[in-house]
Amino acid sequence: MHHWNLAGLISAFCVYEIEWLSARYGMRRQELESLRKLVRGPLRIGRGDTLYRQGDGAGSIYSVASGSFKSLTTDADGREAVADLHFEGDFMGLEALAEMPRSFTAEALTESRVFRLDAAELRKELGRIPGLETELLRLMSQAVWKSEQHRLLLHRQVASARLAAFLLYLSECEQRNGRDPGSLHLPMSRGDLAGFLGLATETLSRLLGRFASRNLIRVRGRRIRLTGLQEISRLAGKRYLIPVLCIVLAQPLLFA
Amino acid sequence: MHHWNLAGLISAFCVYEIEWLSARYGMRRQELESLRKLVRGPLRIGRGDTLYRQGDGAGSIYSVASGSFKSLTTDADGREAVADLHFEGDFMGLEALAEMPRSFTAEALTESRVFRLDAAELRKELGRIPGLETELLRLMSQAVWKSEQHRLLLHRQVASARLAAFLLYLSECEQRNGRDPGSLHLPMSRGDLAGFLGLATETLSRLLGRFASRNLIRVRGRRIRLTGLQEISRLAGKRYLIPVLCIVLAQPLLFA
DNA sequence: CGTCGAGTTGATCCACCTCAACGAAGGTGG
DNA sequence: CCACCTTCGTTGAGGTGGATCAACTCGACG
Repeated sequence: MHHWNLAGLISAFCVYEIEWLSARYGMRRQELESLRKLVRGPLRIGRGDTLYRQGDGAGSIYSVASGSFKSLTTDADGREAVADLHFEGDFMGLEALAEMPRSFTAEALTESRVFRLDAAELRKELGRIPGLETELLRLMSQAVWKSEQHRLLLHRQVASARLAAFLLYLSECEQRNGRDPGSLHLPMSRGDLAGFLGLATETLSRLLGRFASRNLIRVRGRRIRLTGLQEISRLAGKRYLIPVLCIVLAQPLLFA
Repeated sequence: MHHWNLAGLISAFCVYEIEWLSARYGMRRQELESLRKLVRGPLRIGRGDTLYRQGDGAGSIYSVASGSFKSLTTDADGREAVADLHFEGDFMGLEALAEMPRSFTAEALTESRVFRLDAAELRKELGRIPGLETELLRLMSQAVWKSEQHRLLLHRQVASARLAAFLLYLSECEQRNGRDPGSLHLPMSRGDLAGFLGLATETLSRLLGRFASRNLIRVRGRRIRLTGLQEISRLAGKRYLIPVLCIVLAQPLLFA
């Protein structure tokens, strides 16, 4: 069948004509039209703004057009736990498809733009657009897998391996987008990153310092230059999890 | 809309007539018939047997009719990590719906029976049976949420809280099935349970001992009697995660 | 200038892992 | 029947990774 990816297709609507996409992906123009009609946005979301909150009734799913988000839960004592990070091309809030309330709060880490798709409308199109259903199920399967891998990373790997894996993950994302894979920009605070990696901020900070003193990285604020990729890979372990995840899951955007 | 649950319905086919189910749930007889035709089994699975293995091509999803399973991944050094446990009414292998290879290996912890549903056939029925699609999406959303909650439990809670939460979870399951909520039978070895709780077996063993010496539980092999439910709840924390999960997710089986 | 949040660094402590030995239960073959 | 093995579970001793508490720096911003 035609194998396309939804996030890429959505962004492509902003750039390409239906005509061109139709020819390129062998989809009917009408299918593309009705899909495009579902897409709202891109909407601008300010840094620190929440897209939705845990427990909200859910009506839409979102695709990150640019920027970055975290999804988090708040536990009994009010501390927040970062469940996931979302970058360009990632979907958020898929539980809306199942008419479930939001499981997490989604907050923008940086100035961002998102596409919004109304869940009810999307469900109506499921049967009409071939491959759409599979694509959505694929996205949800990935979410499960990603979550599991995240858990395994957090609890089988020591702190340095977690950081190394994360750096490699970011590096691969840069490479995928045609930028310098050795030059990273962390879109989030130390606190958020530590939360995602399941560490205390102090531990993360120390770790960055130790990496720097071993000449694996050079740190200036949120800008990180990778200078010991070889060694970082070794630290992350042969099967460093997040990068694998990145390779397997992240199909390049249509126009990347 | 008609709100039914797939696992319950599948088991109900063994017990009730289409006629009765149709009247009870307001579904068309034809829909029920075609749904029933999808169901293979129950198939007997022996203790220790694997239903499928990580990386396998996936063609079916499974629903646990009786018994219990674990899903696990094997990491580079060959150690296995228990990703999830599955009891009566749980689905396994949902990634098959997305035509993805198996993310995990599923192994029976006890003598079990499962229903098998062919993914391709099921997908064909998606558009025809109202609510089926939503139900499957719901199951996948739950899987994501469950996995996140599991991760949070493992990271933010100390060992005793994890064990307490798990005991309460089992207790609620017993209650839900109309049995004595104070009398539990662990279907898995200490090693498997420790893996699921993210602990070393020794730690789990010590913890059980400590619980017993504080008269919270009484242990005889895999049989556990809860004698300090109050205190166990306190240990698990106000928002003990897994039980919440149980309450929210587990709709009683149709004929329970 | 003072204030505030983000980030770093230092000192301390403990929950849990690891290694190791041992006991109990069940299966197998002589 | 006993001797042997394996698997499962318990218990002890010791080491450590990273959390926690606390102080301090730095830049941004009013």
